Amino acid sequence: MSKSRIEQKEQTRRAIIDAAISQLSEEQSFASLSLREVTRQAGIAPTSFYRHFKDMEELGLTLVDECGLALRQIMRKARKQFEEGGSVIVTSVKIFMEITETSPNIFRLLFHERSGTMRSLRTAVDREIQYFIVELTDYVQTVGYDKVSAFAQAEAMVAIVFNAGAELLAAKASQRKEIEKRAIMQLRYIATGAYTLHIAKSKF
Amino acid sequence: MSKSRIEQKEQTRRAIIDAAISQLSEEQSFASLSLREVTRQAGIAPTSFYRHFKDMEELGLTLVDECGLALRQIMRKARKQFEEGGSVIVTSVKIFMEITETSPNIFRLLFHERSGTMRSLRTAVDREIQYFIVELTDYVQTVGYDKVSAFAQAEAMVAIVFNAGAELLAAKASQRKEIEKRAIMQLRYIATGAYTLHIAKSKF
DNA sequence: ATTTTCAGCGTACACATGTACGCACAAAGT
DNA sequence: ACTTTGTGCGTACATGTGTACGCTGAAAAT
Repeated sequence: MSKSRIEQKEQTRRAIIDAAISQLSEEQSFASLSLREVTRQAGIAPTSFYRHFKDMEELGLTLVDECGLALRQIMRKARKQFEEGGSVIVTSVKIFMEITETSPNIFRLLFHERSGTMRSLRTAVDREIQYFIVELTDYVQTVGYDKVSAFAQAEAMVAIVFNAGAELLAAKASQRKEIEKRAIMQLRYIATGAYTLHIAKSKF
Repeated sequence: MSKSRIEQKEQTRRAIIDAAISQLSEEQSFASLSLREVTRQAGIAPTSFYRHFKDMEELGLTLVDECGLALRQIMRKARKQFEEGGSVIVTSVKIFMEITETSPNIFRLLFHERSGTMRSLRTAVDREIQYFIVELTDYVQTVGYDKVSAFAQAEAMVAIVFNAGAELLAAKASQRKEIEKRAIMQLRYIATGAYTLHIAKSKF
């Protein structure tokens, strides 16, 4: 039952990653984590950190990747759900709510580092967000909108959802339902607004 | 031409504040500023800092207040402008663009610390943003919407505008016009969407 | 069986940070 | 003229940081 070397290495790598994620909180962004504290919690010596990552920045990128991956998997689930007849808006929002409740730190990382101090992290987070926007843009285009309009809608919707997510992180349980309803309302505004303007435009 | 004591004190207080603001940048949020660096740039000894602020947190709150004030003054200007017949949406967006170009650090502070690590700063920033939302909500209500709907519209619009502002901070000059146009488009979606749904609802 | 590889450790160093303490000295108050 | 007040300074310290360096011991390769 002994560990092979690569198994062992992967294990402490995970320990580092998990330690870092677990140290994220309302009052601690990734940028404010210290190598020493992370390794302390991971149960290794500070200098051992370098056996796995070049520096904290590389760890950060790994975390963003990981969170992005988790998020995308969840969105895939959402897509299945509304391909079976659910409302795009309602299911998307509900899924998002689920994340912020289940594993807030995944979302926190994205939200904090989007406006964080490390450029590489910002662009990495941005890439993850763009992924959603592009995907949503494609979907909207298939419904008959031109590219520019579709992108504007998609971007606006993602902004709304992220805004709601941020509110959720700070909100008490009693406010959750209200935030969710409002977000849905706001997305509907965008959808029907785009539709109305689209119709009006094609009259000429 | 000598300085009275209170004049002198106010002057170095300003030096501290200005130093802090000037040190904000893409890669330096307020939370990552150090007392020593601020005082260094302000031209005083580190320990003299305490003659003016209890700690960095108090400085931060002062900065947020100051930025909020500046922002509100600008918005007053915007209101005058559209009371004389301009479109609410277009003028608001244009004014906002103006800030992010003229003094990006004002906006940066709000944007960074909204998701920053110091609770007191977050709530202070939130209060400033709420100020806009409430004001916009009032306006929308006067046009005939109920409170809930008005608030949803206002919040969505502010989210859109802030999102655009954030994009602007990172964008090149060539992209500015495009971002501005898109933001206006998105706000129109919300406005006409809310209108359409409002009409539809009152048919019954 | 011998050698190579390499994750992890301990020590050590240079550096930056916040801040406690007491002094100086000019303005304000008496 | 004398005292009080308070801004600003210099020194000093404890603490936390990233990381360079060399060693150990076990797994992997030979």
